[in-house]
Amino acid sequence: MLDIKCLREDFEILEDSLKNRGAKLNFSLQDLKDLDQKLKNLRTEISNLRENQNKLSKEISVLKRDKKDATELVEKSRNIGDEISRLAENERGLDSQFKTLWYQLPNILLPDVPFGADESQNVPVNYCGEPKDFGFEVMPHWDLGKKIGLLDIERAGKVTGSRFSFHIGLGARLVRALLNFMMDTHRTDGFVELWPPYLVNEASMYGTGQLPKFRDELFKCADDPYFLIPTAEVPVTNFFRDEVLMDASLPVRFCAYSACFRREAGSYGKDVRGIIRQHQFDKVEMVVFCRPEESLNELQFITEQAQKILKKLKLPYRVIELCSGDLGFSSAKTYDIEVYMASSKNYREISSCSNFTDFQARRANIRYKPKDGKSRYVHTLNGSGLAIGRTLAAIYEYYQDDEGYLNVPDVLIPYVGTERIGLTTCF
RNA sequence: GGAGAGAUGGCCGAGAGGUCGAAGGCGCUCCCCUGCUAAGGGAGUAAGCGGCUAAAACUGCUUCGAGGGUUCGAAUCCCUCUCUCUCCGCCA
Repeated sequence: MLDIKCLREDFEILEDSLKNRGAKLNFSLQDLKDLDQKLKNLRTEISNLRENQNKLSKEISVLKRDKKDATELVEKSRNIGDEISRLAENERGLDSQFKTLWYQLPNILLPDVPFGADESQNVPVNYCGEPKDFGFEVMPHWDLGKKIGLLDIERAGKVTGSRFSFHIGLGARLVRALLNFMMDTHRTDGFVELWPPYLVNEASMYGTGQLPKFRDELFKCADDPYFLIPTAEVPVTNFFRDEVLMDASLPVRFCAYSACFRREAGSYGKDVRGIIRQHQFDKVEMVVFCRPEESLNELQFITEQAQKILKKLKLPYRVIELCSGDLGFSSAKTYDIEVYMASSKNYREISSCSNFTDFQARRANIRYKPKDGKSRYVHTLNGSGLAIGRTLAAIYEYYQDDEGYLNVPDVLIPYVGTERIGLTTCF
């Protein structure tokens, strides 16, 4: 949610930001501004009437106490009450109208976000690691995984449905290794570990902006008012919902592993093979709460932190800055990190690090109290650190050798307990 | 799932239709007193939105878990919901 001041005082900035995003609205900003003014006038009117009524009430109470007749004043107050009810009903209608529109506005872009229409105009800002030359045909991860018995997508299809998977034996061990390796890395660098609930209520989904816009993407419980989380961002950001944080505690940096659940509605043709796009996947997420003046640096920090994982795993990757037209709804600025996939020789998103400025904080009502002065909204940021399934897929492809074995990245060997994986289980 | 209790300011806790935004305490801030030990005295201390200001001061409205209702008037009465706690049952 945006600051209402954007509409009242920084109208041009808001207009520009929407234009650069290529946001298509089914209403005009000017109408929204007029609506706001109308509401404001109405509220002033109501507040004046209430003032009169409150005064009358006091007079009535004095009269009653003195055992004097108050019927005339009571009658007057009743009339004002009726008038207020009428106006208040009107106000409720306009207010819900306004809110419906207001919640549809995406966050204001930070000024340095590159202009562009869509993802084709995203800007690569950093390439790291030269993809090696294999000298043989690299197997896609799903082929290798199946061949050496680490991955079973068919049976997951039987047990659940499409876009699910089993990891078996050392495959399962690798998942656990990645999870622990990532969490250990972040913890060592000062992030506080959080182990969150995977089901959250509707208020939390509104708090981080999944609702109302992305309802189609969420799994909902049939008999309980809960949703499966699409990312740990939701429970972790909502950890501080409706709270005022102490200045001294900022910045707060959390890391959390969670399973993530997404319906992936409308992506039927995409990534049907392998484990790149699943309804359930594992992810380690970083979430930061900071003072407004810190958020630019924090975005750099978590982007570096995510890259650190890939560097340690010695996987080639690139960092791209999302252009104005490709930026997510709540984000003011986003870096995506894309890992090199050796079989298809392209880069796939493995992390997305965003600065939400005060957009989520306003929605989720998360504030802090500066040393002196009134409480303000914090800035929130988050970034994957990293998507475990996609990291695993990248490893399957980048670490296979010409004998069809999978080599374990050095940093994972202590976690996996072996250096090289061939066919070890067979069901 | 069954039975009961509760939800009030940063925290504890009174309040039971009318000068209640809310006693008292703790905590915190400022001031005073005293050199002798974690003391004493005084003052202040919620948030949101609006008006007026250069900015304050000032001022209006709203807020006592959420929503609705009764009433001239609701923290107080009624209804619905949510959450918390205790006991029983079930259970990883």
